[in-house]
Amino acid sequence: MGRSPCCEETGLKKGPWTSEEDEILTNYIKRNGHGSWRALPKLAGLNRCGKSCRLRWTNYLRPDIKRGKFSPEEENTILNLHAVLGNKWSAIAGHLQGRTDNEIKNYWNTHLKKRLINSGIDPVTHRPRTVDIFSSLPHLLALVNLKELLMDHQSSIEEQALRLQAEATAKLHYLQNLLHTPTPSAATTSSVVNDPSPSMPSGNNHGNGLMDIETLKMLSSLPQIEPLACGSQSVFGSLSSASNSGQVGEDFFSFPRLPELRNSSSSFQATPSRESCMMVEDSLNFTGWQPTQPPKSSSSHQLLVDDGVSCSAWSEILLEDPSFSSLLPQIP
DNA sequence: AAAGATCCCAACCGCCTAAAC
DNA sequence: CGTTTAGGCGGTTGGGATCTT
Repeated sequence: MGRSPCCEETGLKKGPWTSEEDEILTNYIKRNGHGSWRALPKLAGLNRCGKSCRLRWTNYLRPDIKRGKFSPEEENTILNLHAVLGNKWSAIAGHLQGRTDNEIKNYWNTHLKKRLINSGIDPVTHRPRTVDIFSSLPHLLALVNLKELLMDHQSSIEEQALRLQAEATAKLHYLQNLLHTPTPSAATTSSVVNDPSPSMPSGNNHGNGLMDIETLKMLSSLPQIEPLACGSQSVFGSLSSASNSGQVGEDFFSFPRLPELRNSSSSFQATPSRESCMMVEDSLNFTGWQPTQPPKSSSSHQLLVDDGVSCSAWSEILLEDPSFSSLLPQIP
């Protein structure tokens, strides 16, 4: 079976259209309509295949085509529709008067897709790019390890152990409370797409069940953390600057569990950025992160995720921020 | 100013689907 | 009911335009 190619006839012209060909095609369609595209070239006197004529007409010559830059409203429409429809360019084009599917597809591939990627958003899922989130974890954790190392010089090991044990216990309570506190809108991190899952199951904070397996795979593939690996560069700074290069991301995220921390004053030198909040938010939602054992000492006051990756950084960062702590339920 | 790199978009290619035969 | 065909769609590409070094 199989169908013969549209342009099987040899000798038919390919490539860019000349203005003369455009004129012939336009005049013919204006007089007669396009009718059968296959028959059109011969009737109009063009040495092209019908498919080529159809594409030229629908993508370029049609009189109702809007030319020029996409407006912000059009961009938003494309982004919103793409989040719902995916690469259904013709369906998206149906909502944009005068724009062709080809034009929208091109604009997506050359502008919008890149912008989303630069903002840390997966252009396919329209969610924060989980791979990036977890690949930055080692740096994040190394930063906290550095902080702890510096702090450890200020008191004895025993005092540290006792202090950290108390802190860790409190943090575990906080985080367990957090993990088991139902939040009405926590199932989505995107304000654009309605999450297909209507609500988070009680006691299960996997915001997207489909992502769990993949997330755990990624977690288990993370390299072991090397102390002081991140050097002098602020992880938060680099994340923020990366995100700030795109404007779209700002409108895309909501943090149902987290406050806006960017402008808050914090005792922590590197104030958690919106991006780090995003990381924690997603991590809490997607990893099924649970403490594996009660803390015993300074070296074990870490929450563990299956392969032993430390998650203490998240609790450190969040709990040192007053505006975050104020959100948490008071422990007895 | 020139060469190389990157961007952009019109056009092509191949697959799918529904209608016609 | 199976086969063929036209139209439509999404992915990809070629080459001109623009930018960078």
